[in-house]
Amino acid sequence: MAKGSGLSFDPDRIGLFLHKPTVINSFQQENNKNFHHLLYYHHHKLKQETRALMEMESSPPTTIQFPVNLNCTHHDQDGHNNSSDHQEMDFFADKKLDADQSKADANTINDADADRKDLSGGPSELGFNVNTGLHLLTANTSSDQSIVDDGISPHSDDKRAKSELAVLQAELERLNGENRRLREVLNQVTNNYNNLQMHLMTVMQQQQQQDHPKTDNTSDDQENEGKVLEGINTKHHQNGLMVPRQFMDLGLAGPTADTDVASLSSSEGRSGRERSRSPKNNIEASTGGSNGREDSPDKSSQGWGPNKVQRLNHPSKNVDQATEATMRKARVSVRARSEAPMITDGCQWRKYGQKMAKGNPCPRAYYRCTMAAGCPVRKQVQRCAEDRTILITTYEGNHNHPLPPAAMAMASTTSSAARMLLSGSMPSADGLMNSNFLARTLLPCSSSMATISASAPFPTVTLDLTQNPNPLQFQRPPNQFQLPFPNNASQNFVGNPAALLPQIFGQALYNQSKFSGLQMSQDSEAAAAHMGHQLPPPLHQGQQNPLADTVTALTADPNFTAALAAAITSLIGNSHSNNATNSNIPNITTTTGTTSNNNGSVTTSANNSNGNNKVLNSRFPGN
DNA sequence: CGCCTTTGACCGGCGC
DNA sequence: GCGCCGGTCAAAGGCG
Repeated sequence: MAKGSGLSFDPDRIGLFLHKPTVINSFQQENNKNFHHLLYYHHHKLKQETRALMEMESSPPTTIQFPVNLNCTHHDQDGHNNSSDHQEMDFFADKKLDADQSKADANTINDADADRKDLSGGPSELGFNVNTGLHLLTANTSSDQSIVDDGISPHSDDKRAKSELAVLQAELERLNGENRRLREVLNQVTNNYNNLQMHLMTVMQQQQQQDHPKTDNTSDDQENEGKVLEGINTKHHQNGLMVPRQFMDLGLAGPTADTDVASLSSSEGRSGRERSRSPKNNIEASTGGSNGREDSPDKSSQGWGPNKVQRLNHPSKNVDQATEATMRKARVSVRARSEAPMITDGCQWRKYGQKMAKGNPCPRAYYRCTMAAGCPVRKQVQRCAEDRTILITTYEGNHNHPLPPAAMAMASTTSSAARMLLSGSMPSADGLMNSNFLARTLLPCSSSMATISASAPFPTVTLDLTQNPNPLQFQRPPNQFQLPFPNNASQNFVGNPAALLPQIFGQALYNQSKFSGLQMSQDSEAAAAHMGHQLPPPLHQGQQNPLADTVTALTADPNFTAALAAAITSLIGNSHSNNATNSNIPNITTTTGTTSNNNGSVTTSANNSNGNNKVLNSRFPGN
């Protein structure tokens, strides 16, 4: 954590106040917001109820098996009672114990004696109690005891069991009917939820267009794409269900998606990345040694060399491999204004190279994650040629080791961004076009912040944190929107442009996921599951709206929001450093170290609020 | 001594 | 085929 100088933040605090799933924007009216929350609440409540009912329905029909098991018990009554049949009957455990105890007591007596005493009306209370189902039945509404004893009075107990069975079946039918009704309600609520979301996006876009008269092609594109959106929306209305968009390449679906998600998740599980790594790289990781030249033939599999593009385009590669390759070469570039030589993202980095890039007088530094041996994550740090106060940090890869909370935020940010990118930029020819389409259309509020580059050799998501995403949003009075932060720390964000970033990104990713097809839902679910957060269990086929569910869960994920917060923090830290006007942001300090980039040996707290301590950064290659 | 940065060399892809 | 370019390696040296 001490490694590196520059922007730093307190991820814990961020994680504390950014775990609400709310997706709100400044255009949203209070009523809409409340309705949104209401729908959200009922949506999940109905889901829970439906799920419970379905579990009752789909699970072993205990209410039906119940008398059957007891019949078995009856047949074994002569001392061969198999108690295992009762294990699922915890509901009647006490009674079962009573019956067993009675039987055990009865077994202590010779059965013939018991019957004889019973017939003779003798004082064998034990035998009488055991063999008399009436008493148990009157004492218990359940049928187990009656069936236990039906060996003595078979006719009455059979009838009783049948009546109980009929009652239970009727109850089951009633529950099924209720289940169906709940499903319908759930579908309706889900549709309303989705329609509201779509309508909200449309309104936002229209309002943005009103505020921004068309001046360039981008606006035209946005308008046209907005019409496309409306058309999509209409189609959804007609169908009554959310239909995944088909223009997106669905190549991510299937196990590959899981792989990617696993590698993308905040904890950066081993499976995803390591499966993409060659065995040699695995050996390298296990030995912890630095890879030498001998692994040059495999070098392309872990680096971000251009040869990976060729591999990707190789026709013999299946979708999984293509996805992995895409995943490897996907990059997330973060542009942030910083005087510091490197943004602090919580990871430990080791510089392994530096090159003078063409067209940029500032050298490009190459860093490798050193938090774990063999971690494939690398990043490039370079100052913008046009504005050298802008620091461009490009991440690639996914950590294959647990991350501290501080690193979790940025890793999740980049992973989420990469996921967002890959969900729409699979190897299909028009993937990047679609991504750009999405970047402008689906991110109407953040198109200036999140851009997807099609010209770059690798699919790259650029999070531009050097400018306000949409100044018009921030001109609105802060009381027009309610930030979802539950604690007082959120107050620090009120009126701060950066405060809307998580919502913007959340909204963007929400919409992105909506249009990226089913694989997004699977990915999100797996990702959230991998993050250790519980998602609602998947509903049965034919009645689910996985997109809305999983996206809601995704946006509700604390790690996800914390990841988004990392980007915000960079912006806040920068503004704090450069302008000294956001000093009300706690736990976000800008450090301008006097030492090397990332060993953290000496870090100076951000007392230089004007951020002009450029001398301290003299060691940065770009300076 | 271990970890880091520096830096020149090397490698592979790509365009001409 | 050649040169350019981006990316990487690894020896050398510095630092705590």
